[in-house]
Amino acid sequence: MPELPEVEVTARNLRRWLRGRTVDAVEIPATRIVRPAGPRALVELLDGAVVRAVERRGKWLRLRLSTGTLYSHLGMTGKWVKRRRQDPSERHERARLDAGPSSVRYLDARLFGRLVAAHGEAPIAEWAALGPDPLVDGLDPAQLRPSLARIRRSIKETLLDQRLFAGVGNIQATEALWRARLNPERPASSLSAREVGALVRAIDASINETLQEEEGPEIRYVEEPGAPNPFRVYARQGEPCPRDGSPLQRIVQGGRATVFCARCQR
DNA sequence: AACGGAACCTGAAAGC
DNA sequence: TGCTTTCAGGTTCCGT
Repeated sequence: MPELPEVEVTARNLRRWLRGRTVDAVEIPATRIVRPAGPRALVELLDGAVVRAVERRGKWLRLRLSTGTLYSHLGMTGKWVKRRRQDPSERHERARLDAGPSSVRYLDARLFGRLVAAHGEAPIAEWAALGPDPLVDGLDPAQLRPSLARIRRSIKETLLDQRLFAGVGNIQATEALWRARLNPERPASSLSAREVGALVRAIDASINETLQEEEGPEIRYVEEPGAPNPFRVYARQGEPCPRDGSPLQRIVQGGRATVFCARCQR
């Protein structure tokens, strides 16, 4: 269940595994994640392609190939992993690219991810619609404040808007609000300039700390059985707030869980 | 335009 | 034990 940090780690891994290499074998079964529908366009794009660059914006990956462009979104359960060429396909394997010594596999149990074949220079609509990315562009509080001022919904729900905070998801939103000491139910429009500044710094800090924790060849998402929870408050309802010790609350906003400290988040 | 809610999927854990 | 419910870090679409 990847957000910006997990997708960034994936981009770094794909760069190491594939950049400068030629894809010499491709396996893509027909699933709903493939666009355009049917594996033909994707196989045609990838077979024999040289991987020139791997980029990330928000939760999207973009592989620039000698033949065109591959976009990848990991949805809730997608991950790219490296195997040996002789290793058998594994459970939920939805794509396989062999290049040099590497056999890179895309695994995705719930099929919420996307693999999109594109040609030409124009980015796909989903990529074009993304707002500023905290790592690629940096977030600008001065630019953000007037946008937030027009939004009546809660700041927590607003943080999930990819047109405003590309790459922020439910965990980073939860963590950033705790770091910034902001109550998740506050209307986005109610944040002062000072608070928007604190929020932006908190988003950057949380993303960077998560990146440090998760850097490595294979990420274990926190919802997987037995995976550690590296976060301060996410999924820690009932535990003491790391700052003031009062029990962390769990509420639901827009159908998504938020964990926060009712005492120190104002 | 903006918002809330359902839909799209699978699998693990918790509840009965 | 086994069946049912709940929940999960994603986006999109539809109705109001």
